[in-house]
Amino acid sequence: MKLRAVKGTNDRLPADQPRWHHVIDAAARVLGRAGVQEITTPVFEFAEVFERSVGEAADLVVQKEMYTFDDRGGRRLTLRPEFTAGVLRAFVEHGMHTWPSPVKLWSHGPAFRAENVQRGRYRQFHQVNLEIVGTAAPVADAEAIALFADVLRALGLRGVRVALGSVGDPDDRAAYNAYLRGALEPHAEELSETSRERLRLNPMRVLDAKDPGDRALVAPLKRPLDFLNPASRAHFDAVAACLDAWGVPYDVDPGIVRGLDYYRRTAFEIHAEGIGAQSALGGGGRYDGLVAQLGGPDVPGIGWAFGIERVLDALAQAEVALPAAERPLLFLVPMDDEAVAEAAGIARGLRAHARVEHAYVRRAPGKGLRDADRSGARFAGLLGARERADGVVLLKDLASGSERRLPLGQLPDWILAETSLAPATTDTESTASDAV
RNA sequence: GUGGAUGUAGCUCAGCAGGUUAGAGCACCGGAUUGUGGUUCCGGGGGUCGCGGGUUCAAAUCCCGUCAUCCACCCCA
Repeated sequence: MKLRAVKGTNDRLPADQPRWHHVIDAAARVLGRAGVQEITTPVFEFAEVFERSVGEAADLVVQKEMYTFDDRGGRRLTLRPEFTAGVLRAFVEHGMHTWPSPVKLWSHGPAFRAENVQRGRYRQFHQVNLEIVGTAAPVADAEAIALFADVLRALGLRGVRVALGSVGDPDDRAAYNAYLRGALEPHAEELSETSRERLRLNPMRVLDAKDPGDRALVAPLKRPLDFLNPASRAHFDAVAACLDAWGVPYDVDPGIVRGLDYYRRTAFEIHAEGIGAQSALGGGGRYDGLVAQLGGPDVPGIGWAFGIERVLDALAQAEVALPAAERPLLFLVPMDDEAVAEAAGIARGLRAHARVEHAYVRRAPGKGLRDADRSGARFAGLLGARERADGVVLLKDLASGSERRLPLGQLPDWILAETSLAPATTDTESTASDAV
């Protein structure tokens, strides 16, 4: 059998790395300046961590999509299908409720779901995640949403839509679910099988139905936002007021619902167009009560996550320019056997200041210059018998073709001068013209 | 789990009313060029035509099955 990557998993090749780092770096910068600290939790946890977080209504649909297995010690483990449960487990385990409140944590890394693959949906995918734990203040909700928008803007992504809604408090949800049952059960025969099942397990999710008949039945009905108690309503209004005041654009979506039980009040999603059926870049919401559900103190929290693959897809679709790979400043070419180790040694000595590469075998100047050219280097440094006799390197500017013989001892200063003139990370076109 | 499309070189694809030795472009290696790159020219390596079976004198080509990939349904934390 030919070896291949497992279905739904992907290699991230060298050419993919700059744009990937572009996303992580933007998140680190934007979130870091807001005082959000990075946390890294394990890729797998005891299955119970996720099972406890998920709730009853969702366990049927959700657990079958989790990668759960027994290890050799008989422990039942699950590859994380999301970040929140693991981060909150760490919050509890390390007593973070005693830290200055609120505790703001972000993470990034892979997550796993045993779903069928399509565009924007993979079995191993990657997320950037934010949690703000320890405050129920609506300003925290607004800040979380604003930070989400800020990260996307820092990436250069425009034209995404923030949809803001509220699923209310538990009693609001209970009231709304009862209302939906009352309204829809008389028409149960007309509903799709899926929606009938949802009506039984988690009625609000009938709002997510795609079946035209279901949608027609649901269209005239009230939305979760219409069922908020005064406190929930005030919370929602306060969040919206903050976003208005800060100039963060959003659309109110009264019909946003959640598949998981732990969400309270604020729920939001961000969608992008042109990236296929899986248009949600990410979403989040408030989860007061979840920390307690995981065995910790009863502290409130709010969080979000976005899918890195989907954001990159959206960036590509929007034709946003992304950083190119770093190119070498200098490529050293040994032109006789004696120069091979010499070139490698010189390169080592210069790497404190710049990216310097070299050929690993003796190269004729023609081949060596071709190697240098293909490496993307701005300069080639030829080393042969004549150079050795004079203690110099023959430096060639690959863009202009001009050459000079530079004493080896002056290479470090030359490197410093060059690196101060042009940053090491620029795209190909601009560097080619700058390099003259 | 369901449906559609697609599987030919590392990549993008042509070839497919069955017919000799399976092609192109790009990429890679070498030469023209034993001290000067990019351009150009010449040459080369690289293929179980996804896999299995069937039809046929003959299958990359037709038929059946199977696997994989993509897109969509489903599901969505």
